[in-house]
Amino acid sequence: MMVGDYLEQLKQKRIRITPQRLEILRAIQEGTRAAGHPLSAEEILQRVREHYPAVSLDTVYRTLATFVEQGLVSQIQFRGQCRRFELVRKGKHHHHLVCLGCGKTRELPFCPSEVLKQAQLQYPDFLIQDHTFTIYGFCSGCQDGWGGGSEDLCER
Amino acid sequence: MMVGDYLEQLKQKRIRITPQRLEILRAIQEGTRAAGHPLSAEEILQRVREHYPAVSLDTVYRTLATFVEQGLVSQIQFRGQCRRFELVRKGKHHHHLVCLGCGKTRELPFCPSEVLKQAQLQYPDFLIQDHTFTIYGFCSGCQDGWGGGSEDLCER
DNA sequence: ATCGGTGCAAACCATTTGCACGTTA
DNA sequence: TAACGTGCAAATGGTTTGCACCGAT
Repeated sequence: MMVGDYLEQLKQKRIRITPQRLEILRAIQEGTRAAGHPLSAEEILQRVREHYPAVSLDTVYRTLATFVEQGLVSQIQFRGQCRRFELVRKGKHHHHLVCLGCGKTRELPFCPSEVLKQAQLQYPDFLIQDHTFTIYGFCSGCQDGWGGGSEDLCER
Repeated sequence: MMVGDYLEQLKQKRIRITPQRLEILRAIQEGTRAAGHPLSAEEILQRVREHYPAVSLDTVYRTLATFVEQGLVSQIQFRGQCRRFELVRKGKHHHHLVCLGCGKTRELPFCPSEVLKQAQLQYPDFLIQDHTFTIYGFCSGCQDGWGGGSEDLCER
Protein backbone atom coordinates (compact mmCIF):
# COMPACT_ATOMS: atom_id res chain seq x y z
CA MET A 1 0.00 0.00 0.00
CA MET A 2 2.82 2.38 -0.75
CA VAL A 3 3.35 4.73 -3.59
CA GLY A 4 5.72 2.13 -4.96
CA ASP A 5 2.86 -0.19 -5.79
CA TYR A 6 1.26 2.44 -7.91
CA LEU A 7 4.58 3.27 -9.49
CA GLU A 8 4.74 -0.33 -10.65
CA GLN A 9 1.33 -0.02 -12.18
CA LEU A 10 2.35 3.12 -14.01
CA LYS A 11 5.35 1.37 -15.48
CA GLN A 12 3.33 -1.62 -16.55
CA LYS A 13 0.79 0.60 -18.21
CA ARG A 14 3.45 2.61 -19.98
CA ILE A 15 2.40 5.80 -18.29
CA ARG A 16 5.31 8.18 -18.07
CA ILE A 17 6.63 8.75 -14.62
CA THR A 18 7.21 12.35 -13.73
CA PRO A 19 7.94 14.01 -10.43
CA GLN A 20 4.52 15.66 -10.59
CA ARG A 21 2.79 12.34 -10.90
CA LEU A 22 4.72 10.82 -8.04
CA GLU A 23 3.88 13.79 -5.87
CA ILE A 24 0.24 13.53 -6.80
CA LEU A 25 0.14 9.90 -5.80
CA ARG A 26 1.80 10.69 -2.53
CA ALA A 27 -0.49 13.63 -1.93
CA ILE A 28 -3.61 11.54 -2.40
CA GLN A 29 -2.31 8.81 -0.18
CA GLU A 30 -1.20 10.98 2.69
CA GLY A 31 -3.91 13.56 2.28
CA THR A 32 -6.80 11.15 2.33
CA ARG A 33 -5.62 9.81 5.64
CA ALA A 34 -5.07 13.23 7.12
CA ALA A 35 -8.30 14.78 5.91
CA GLY A 36 -10.54 11.85 6.69
CA HIS A 37 -12.15 11.93 3.29
CA PRO A 38 -11.25 11.63 -0.37
CA LEU A 39 -9.58 14.77 -1.67
CA SER A 40 -10.63 17.44 -4.09
CA ALA A 41 -8.32 18.46 -6.91
CA GLU A 42 -7.56 21.66 -5.08
CA GLU A 43 -6.68 19.85 -1.87
CA ILE A 44 -4.39 17.57 -3.79
CA LEU A 45 -2.74 20.59 -5.35
CA GLN A 46 -2.06 22.13 -1.93
CA ARG A 47 -0.39 18.98 -0.74
CA VAL A 48 1.64 18.57 -3.89
CA ARG A 49 2.85 22.14 -3.65
CA GLU A 50 4.24 21.57 -0.19
CA HIS A 51 6.93 19.50 -1.86
CA TYR A 52 6.82 20.79 -5.40
CA PRO A 53 5.51 24.35 -5.63
CA ALA A 54 5.57 24.76 -9.40
CA VAL A 55 2.80 22.27 -10.15
CA SER A 56 -0.36 23.62 -11.72
CA LEU A 57 -3.95 22.70 -11.11
CA ASP A 58 -4.31 21.70 -14.75
CA THR A 59 -1.69 19.06 -14.28
CA VAL A 60 -3.47 17.75 -11.24
CA TYR A 61 -6.69 17.44 -13.19
CA ARG A 62 -5.01 15.89 -16.19
CA THR A 63 -3.11 13.45 -14.06
CA LEU A 64 -6.19 12.49 -12.11
CA ALA A 65 -8.03 11.86 -15.35
CA THR A 66 -5.24 9.56 -16.47
CA PHE A 67 -5.13 7.74 -13.16
CA VAL A 68 -8.89 7.25 -13.11
CA GLU A 69 -8.80 5.97 -16.67
CA GLN A 70 -6.08 3.53 -15.73
CA GLY A 71 -7.84 2.39 -12.60
CA LEU A 72 -5.32 3.70 -10.09
CA VAL A 73 -7.69 6.27 -8.68
CA SER A 74 -11.43 6.36 -8.20
CA GLN A 75 -13.52 9.49 -8.25
CA ILE A 76 -16.72 10.22 -6.44
CA GLN A 77 -19.00 13.17 -6.17
CA PHE A 78 -21.00 13.56 -3.00
CA ARG A 79 -24.12 15.62 -3.41
CA GLY A 80 -23.49 18.99 -5.00
CA GLN A 81 -19.87 19.07 -3.97
CA CYS A 82 -16.86 18.94 -6.23
CA ARG A 83 -15.36 15.64 -7.25
CA ARG A 84 -13.14 13.85 -4.81
CA PHE A 85 -10.45 11.31 -5.46
CA GLU A 86 -8.94 8.38 -3.63
CA LEU A 87 -6.51 5.61 -4.45
CA VAL A 88 -7.97 2.34 -5.62
CA ARG A 89 -6.86 -0.51 -3.40
CA LYS A 90 -7.18 -3.75 -5.29
CA GLY A 91 -10.05 -5.88 -4.09
CA LYS A 92 -11.16 -3.22 -1.66
CA HIS A 93 -14.23 -1.92 -3.39
CA HIS A 94 -16.20 0.12 -0.90
CA HIS A 95 -18.83 2.78 -0.47
CA HIS A 96 -19.08 5.83 1.77
CA LEU A 97 -20.88 7.24 4.70
CA VAL A 98 -20.70 11.01 4.45
CA CYS A 99 -21.19 13.49 7.27
CA LEU A 100 -23.28 16.42 6.11
CA GLY A 101 -21.75 18.52 8.87
CA CYS A 102 -18.02 18.19 8.59
CA GLY A 103 -17.71 16.31 5.33
CA LYS A 104 -15.67 13.50 6.77
CA THR A 105 -16.35 10.08 5.36
CA ARG A 106 -16.17 6.56 6.59
CA GLU A 107 -15.86 3.55 4.41
CA LEU A 108 -18.55 0.94 4.13
CA PRO A 109 -16.92 -2.35 3.29
CA PHE A 110 -20.16 -3.98 2.19
CA CYS A 111 -22.10 -3.71 -1.01
CA PRO A 112 -25.82 -3.66 -1.74
CA SER A 113 -25.41 -6.92 -3.58
CA GLU A 114 -28.95 -8.06 -2.86
CA VAL A 115 -30.32 -5.06 -4.61
CA LEU A 116 -27.97 -5.56 -7.51
CA LYS A 117 -29.33 -9.08 -7.89
CA GLN A 118 -32.89 -7.84 -7.72
CA ALA A 119 -32.15 -5.21 -10.30
CA GLN A 120 -30.66 -7.81 -12.61
CA LEU A 121 -33.75 -9.95 -12.19
CA GLN A 122 -36.05 -7.09 -12.90
CA TYR A 123 -34.09 -5.87 -15.92
CA PRO A 124 -32.36 -8.97 -17.29
CA ASP A 125 -31.35 -7.21 -20.51
CA PHE A 126 -29.46 -4.48 -18.73
CA LEU A 127 -25.70 -4.98 -18.66
CA ILE A 128 -24.58 -3.78 -15.26
CA GLN A 129 -21.18 -2.14 -15.25
CA ASP A 130 -20.97 -0.36 -12.01
CA HIS A 131 -22.86 1.13 -9.11
CA THR A 132 -22.67 3.76 -6.43
CA PHE A 133 -24.04 3.76 -2.95
CA THR A 134 -23.66 6.54 -0.41
CA ILE A 135 -25.17 7.20 2.97
CA TYR A 136 -25.56 10.76 4.24
CA GLY A 137 -26.11 11.90 7.80
CA PHE A 138 -24.35 13.40 10.79
CA CYS A 139 -21.42 11.99 12.67
CA SER A 140 -21.46 12.09 16.46
CA GLY A 141 -19.52 15.34 16.57
CA CYS A 142 -21.94 17.11 14.25
CA GLN A 143 -25.28 16.09 15.77
CA ASP A 144 -25.75 18.54 18.60
CA GLY A 145 -26.70 22.05 17.56
CA TRP A 146 -24.25 22.63 14.73
CA GLY A 147 -21.53 21.35 17.02
CA GLY A 148 -19.23 19.99 14.39
CA GLY A 149 -18.78 23.13 12.39
CA SER A 150 -19.11 22.53 8.70
CA GLU A 151 -15.82 22.67 6.93
CA ASP A 152 -16.01 23.88 3.37
CA LEU A 153 -15.59 20.81 1.30
CA CYS A 154 -14.58 22.28 -2.00
CA GLU A 155 -12.32 24.74 -0.23
CA ARG A 156 -11.99 28.31 -1.20
CA MET B 1 -50.57 12.18 -9.84
CA MET B 2 -51.57 15.36 -11.63
CA VAL B 3 -50.14 18.81 -11.36
CA GLY B 4 -53.17 19.56 -9.21
CA ASP B 5 -51.76 17.47 -6.38
CA TYR B 6 -48.62 19.53 -6.35
CA LEU B 7 -50.61 22.72 -6.55
CA GLU B 8 -52.32 21.67 -3.34
CA GLN B 9 -48.98 21.16 -1.70
CA LEU B 10 -47.83 24.58 -2.80
CA LYS B 11 -50.91 26.15 -1.26
CA GLN B 12 -50.50 24.26 1.97
CA LYS B 13 -46.91 25.29 2.20
CA ARG B 14 -47.69 28.91 1.50
CA ILE B 15 -45.59 28.92 -1.62
CA ARG B 16 -46.87 31.51 -4.05
CA ILE B 17 -48.42 30.14 -7.15
CA THR B 18 -47.25 31.75 -10.35
CA PRO B 19 -47.75 30.74 -13.95
CA GLN B 20 -44.03 29.98 -14.18
CA ARG B 21 -44.19 27.55 -11.31
CA LEU B 22 -47.20 25.77 -12.72
CA GLU B 23 -45.48 25.44 -16.05
CA ILE B 24 -42.36 24.11 -14.39
CA LEU B 25 -44.34 21.45 -12.59
CA ARG B 26 -46.04 20.46 -15.79
CA ALA B 27 -42.77 20.47 -17.68
CA ILE B 28 -41.12 18.12 -15.23
CA GLN B 29 -44.08 15.80 -15.19
CA GLU B 30 -44.53 15.55 -18.93
CA GLY B 31 -40.87 15.83 -19.77
CA THR B 32 -39.68 13.08 -17.49
CA ARG B 33 -42.09 10.69 -19.16
CA ALA B 34 -41.12 11.76 -22.63
CA ALA B 35 -37.39 11.76 -22.08
CA GLY B 36 -37.19 8.55 -20.10
CA HIS B 37 -35.03 10.14 -17.44
CA PRO B 38 -35.14 12.96 -14.90
CA LEU B 39 -34.67 16.34 -16.53
CA SER B 40 -31.90 18.89 -16.43
CA ALA B 41 -32.72 22.51 -15.68
CA GLU B 42 -32.11 23.33 -19.31
CA GLU B 43 -34.46 20.63 -20.52
CA ILE B 44 -37.11 21.88 -18.16
CA LEU B 45 -36.62 25.37 -19.51
CA GLN B 46 -37.14 24.18 -23.09
CA ARG B 47 -40.40 22.54 -22.17
CA VAL B 48 -41.62 25.48 -20.16
CA ARG B 49 -40.88 27.83 -23.04
CA GLU B 50 -43.08 25.85 -25.38
CA HIS B 51 -45.99 27.22 -23.42
CA TYR B 52 -44.49 30.30 -21.82
CA PRO B 53 -41.54 31.69 -23.78
CA ALA B 54 -40.57 34.50 -21.43
CA VAL B 55 -39.36 32.32 -18.58
CA SER B 56 -35.69 32.53 -17.70
CA LEU B 57 -33.29 29.83 -16.66
CA ASP B 58 -32.71 31.60 -13.36
CA THR B 59 -36.32 31.19 -12.49
CA VAL B 60 -36.18 27.53 -13.32
CA TYR B 61 -33.21 27.08 -11.00
CA ARG B 62 -34.75 29.16 -8.25
CA THR B 63 -38.04 27.37 -8.50
CA LEU B 64 -36.38 23.99 -8.50
CA ALA B 65 -34.46 24.95 -5.39
CA THR B 66 -37.71 25.87 -3.68
CA PHE B 67 -39.44 22.72 -4.79
CA VAL B 68 -36.58 20.55 -3.63
CA GLU B 69 -36.52 22.33 -0.30
CA GLN B 70 -40.24 21.76 0.08
CA GLY B 71 -40.02 18.14 -0.93
CA LEU B 72 -42.01 18.38 -4.16
CA VAL B 73 -39.05 17.60 -6.33
CA SER B 74 -35.98 15.45 -5.85
CA GLN B 75 -32.63 16.08 -7.46
CA ILE B 76 -30.00 13.62 -8.46
CA GLN B 77 -26.69 13.82 -10.15
CA PHE B 78 -25.54 10.86 -12.17
CA ARG B 79 -21.80 10.66 -12.56
CA GLY B 80 -20.27 13.91 -13.76
CA GLN B 81 -23.40 15.10 -15.41
CA CYS B 82 -25.50 18.07 -14.47
CA ARG B 83 -28.20 17.78 -11.86
CA ARG B 84 -31.48 16.24 -12.88
CA PHE B 85 -34.87 16.68 -11.33
CA GLU B 86 -38.03 14.63 -10.97
CA LEU B 87 -41.29 14.94 -9.09
CA VAL B 88 -41.48 13.27 -5.71
CA ARG B 89 -44.32 10.82 -5.53
CA LYS B 90 -45.30 10.27 -1.95
CA GLY B 91 -44.25 6.89 -0.64
CA LYS B 92 -42.48 6.07 -3.87
CA HIS B 93 -38.90 6.41 -2.83
CA HIS B 94 -36.77 4.78 -5.50
CA HIS B 95 -33.33 4.57 -7.03
CA HIS B 96 -32.09 4.50 -10.59
CA LEU B 97 -30.56 2.29 -13.17
CA VAL B 98 -28.78 4.53 -15.65
CA CYS B 99 -27.78 3.62 -19.18
CA LEU B 100 -24.30 4.90 -19.94
CA GLY B 101 -25.14 4.82 -23.63
CA CYS B 102 -28.36 6.73 -24.05
CA GLY B 103 -28.80 8.16 -20.59
CA LYS B 104 -32.25 6.73 -20.11
CA THR B 105 -33.07 5.60 -16.62
CA ARG B 106 -35.27 2.97 -15.07
CA GLU B 107 -36.54 3.07 -11.56
CA LEU B 108 -35.52 0.56 -8.95
CA PRO B 109 -38.37 0.26 -6.48
CA PHE B 110 -36.23 -1.43 -3.85
CA CYS B 111 -33.73 -0.06 -1.40
CA PRO B 112 -30.44 -1.37 -0.10
CA SER B 113 -32.00 -1.57 3.36
CA GLU B 114 -29.80 -4.45 4.45
CA VAL B 115 -26.73 -2.38 3.89
CA LEU B 116 -28.28 0.55 5.68
CA LYS B 117 -28.83 -1.69 8.69
CA GLN B 118 -25.27 -2.96 8.54
CA ALA B 119 -23.97 0.57 8.30
CA GLN B 120 -25.99 1.56 11.34
CA LEU B 121 -24.59 -1.39 13.25
CA GLN B 122 -21.07 -0.55 12.28
CA TYR B 123 -21.41 3.15 13.05
CA PRO B 124 -24.09 3.35 15.73
CA ASP B 125 -23.33 7.00 16.48
CA PHE B 126 -23.92 8.13 12.94
CA LEU B 127 -27.33 9.71 12.38
CA ILE B 128 -28.45 8.55 8.98
CA GLN B 129 -30.46 11.06 7.05
CA ASP B 130 -30.49 9.86 3.56
CA HIS B 131 -28.83 7.67 0.98
CA THR B 132 -28.28 7.30 -2.73
CA PHE B 133 -27.93 4.20 -4.82
CA THR B 134 -27.44 4.09 -8.56
CA ILE B 135 -26.61 1.33 -10.98
CA TYR B 136 -24.80 2.11 -14.22
CA GLY B 137 -24.58 -0.02 -17.32
CA PHE B 138 -25.98 -0.46 -20.80
CA CYS B 139 -29.58 -1.03 -21.78
CA SER B 140 -30.34 -3.64 -24.44
CA GLY B 141 -30.35 -1.07 -27.20
CA CYS B 142 -26.92 0.25 -26.30
CA GLN B 143 -24.99 -2.99 -25.86
CA ASP B 144 -24.05 -3.88 -29.42
CA GLY B 145 -21.28 -1.81 -30.91
CA TRP B 146 -22.39 1.63 -29.88
CA GLY B 147 -25.82 0.81 -31.23
CA GLY B 148 -27.77 3.11 -28.97
CA GLY B 149 -26.08 6.35 -29.78
CA SER B 150 -25.26 8.43 -26.77
CA GLU B 151 -27.50 11.40 -26.36
CA ASP B 152 -25.89 14.37 -24.73
CA LEU B 153 -27.31 14.45 -21.27
CA CYS B 154 -26.61 17.98 -20.23
CA GLU B 155 -27.43 19.28 -23.67
CA ARG B 156 -25.48 21.95 -25.38
C1' DA C 1 14.82 12.55 -31.23
C1' DT C 2 10.14 11.71 -30.37
C1' DC C 3 6.18 11.65 -28.06
C1' DG C 4 3.93 12.76 -24.24
C1' DG C 5 3.54 15.85 -20.15
C1' DT C 6 3.41 20.55 -18.34
C1' DG C 7 2.41 25.55 -17.35
C1' DC C 8 -0.02 29.41 -18.70
C1' DA C 9 -3.96 31.75 -19.99
C1' DA C 10 -8.21 31.65 -21.67
C1' DA C 11 -12.50 29.18 -22.45
C1' DC C 12 -16.48 26.55 -20.77
C1' DC C 13 -20.62 25.51 -18.65
C1' DA C 14 -23.71 24.64 -14.94
C1' DT C 15 -25.26 27.31 -11.44
C1' DT C 16 -25.78 31.49 -8.40
C1' DT C 17 -26.44 36.27 -7.20
C1' DG C 18 -27.46 41.56 -7.08
C1' DC C 19 -30.63 44.55 -8.44
C1' DA C 20 -34.77 46.89 -10.01
C1' DC C 21 -39.28 45.83 -11.37
C1' DG C 22 -43.62 43.16 -11.52
C1' DT C 23 -47.07 40.07 -9.19
C1' DT C 24 -49.39 37.36 -5.68
C1' DA C 25 -51.85 37.00 -1.57
C1' DT D 1 -49.38 46.99 -0.13
C1' DA D 2 -46.04 44.14 1.65
C1' DA D 3 -43.61 40.32 0.63
C1' DC D 4 -42.11 37.56 -2.60
C1' DG D 5 -41.05 36.07 -7.42
C1' DT D 6 -38.94 37.31 -11.83
C1' DG D 7 -35.80 38.78 -15.68
C1' DC D 8 -31.56 40.57 -16.82
C1' DA D 9 -26.81 40.68 -16.66
C1' DA D 10 -22.88 39.70 -14.48
C1' DA D 11 -20.29 36.79 -11.39
C1' DT D 12 -18.76 32.33 -9.63
C1' DG D 13 -16.30 28.12 -9.37
C1' DG D 14 -14.97 23.71 -10.80
C1' DT D 15 -13.07 21.86 -14.76
C1' DT D 16 -11.25 21.72 -19.62
C1' DT D 17 -8.55 23.14 -23.59
C1' DG D 18 -5.09 25.33 -27.07
C1' DC D 19 -0.64 26.23 -27.50
C1' DA D 20 4.26 26.45 -27.14
C1' DC D 21 7.84 24.59 -24.41
C1' DC D 22 10.15 21.03 -21.83
C1' DG D 23 11.48 16.54 -20.15
C1' DA D 24 11.16 11.31 -20.02
C1' DT D 25 12.07 7.35 -22.65
